[in-house]
Amino acid sequence: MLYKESHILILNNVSRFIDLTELEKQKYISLLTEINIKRKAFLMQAGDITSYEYFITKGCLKVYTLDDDGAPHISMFAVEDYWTGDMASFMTKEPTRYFIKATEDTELLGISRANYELLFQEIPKFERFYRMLYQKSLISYIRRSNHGISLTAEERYIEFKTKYPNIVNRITQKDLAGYIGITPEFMSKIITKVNRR
Amino acid sequence: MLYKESHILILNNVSRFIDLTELEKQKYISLLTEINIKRKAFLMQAGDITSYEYFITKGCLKVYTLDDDGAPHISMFAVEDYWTGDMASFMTKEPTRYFIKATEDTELLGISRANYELLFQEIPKFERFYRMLYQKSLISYIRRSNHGISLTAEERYIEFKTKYPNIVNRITQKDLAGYIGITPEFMSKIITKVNRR
DNA sequence: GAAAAAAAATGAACTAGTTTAAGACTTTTA
DNA sequence: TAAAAGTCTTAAACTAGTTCATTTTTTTTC
Repeated sequence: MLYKESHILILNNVSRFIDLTELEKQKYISLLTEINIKRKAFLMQAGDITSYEYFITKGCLKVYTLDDDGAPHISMFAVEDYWTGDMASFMTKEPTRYFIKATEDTELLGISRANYELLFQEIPKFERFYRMLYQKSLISYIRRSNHGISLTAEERYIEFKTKYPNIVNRITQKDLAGYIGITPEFMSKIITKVNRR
Repeated sequence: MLYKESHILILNNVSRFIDLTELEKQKYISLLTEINIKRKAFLMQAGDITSYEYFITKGCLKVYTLDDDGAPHISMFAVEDYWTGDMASFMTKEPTRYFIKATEDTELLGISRANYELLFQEIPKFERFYRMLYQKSLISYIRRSNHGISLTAEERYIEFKTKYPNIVNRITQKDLAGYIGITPEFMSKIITKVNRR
């Protein structure tokens, strides 16, 4: 069977951890929903109860919260081949605190809560897939939350630039500041300083 | 069958997410190793390749790294009913960067890498257990790493105290400073200030 | 392609948190 | 139970990062 590009991308992602038969692949794809959103559109906003988890096949999103002063704190940028969403709201059906906004026209594959549960029944191997996916994410979150606290803003900037060279030039300096955890003004100073070297 | 207290604790922990038959319970317990360490002893040190993941049945541990200046950064305190270890080293067999040190005499149940793999073969339900355990941890790490960056040290202290009242009086102020991400001196100032209110 | 809106740069005054140093208090060890 | 080691407190000088205000540059929109 011939698959669309977006389906090939997600099947490759899944095949990092589990092997699927042709039939299972087709079943899996039948449980996914295609979603397209325009630049500046929201995939979710604080207060929403999200019913989907998403896989990005094209484009770029920023995931952020607003603090009490209304300042944005960006928790991740997500591009092609990334998973995103608000797992807390997805699992508990409580309203999310997150905004997820497209910074480019974006194409996604979504799995609904109902289909997510169905998936485990129909293809139990997916318990293993998600176990390994979450394990891997957890490792990088632990590393990040531990690392972040011990570095200066300049070091965090250099690290981000080195680790995600493909993302750094797709986002604004202001959003990067929101991710690094500093003001746009200070971000500007750091970039000027680092580039002068 | 009659179980030890420590086994009851871990079986209760597991039963949050999956139901085990009597036979499965016994099989599971047979895959665990009992470990006891004294206060100030290390469960692991940077450079070790860890072959176990741990569940704490009694006592208290601190998990930390040392930065380039030799200053400790504490990533978690773990007490009874908590899981701990270095999953990155456990999975990849690379040397850990973590120190895990007992702050009280501590009793643990460990699962070795070999038995962890065996567990999934023998009782596939455990894929689901770990999927849900990691999912839950991931939710709280994401929340923490997002939240931490937007609060002042004083706010982070108050939050910790409110969220973990049972841990706060089992650890030193210095270690708490290492967790909050500030110097012990500044921690002292904050505590004086907060208590004066 | 002009006007409007948003992002980036720059600088001066400010603040949260660090550093260093020294003394008081507590806990551990022999 | 005395000595040693570690923890906590206080204070003064310092620095990384913020805030506010203004100008320049880039991007978006119609």
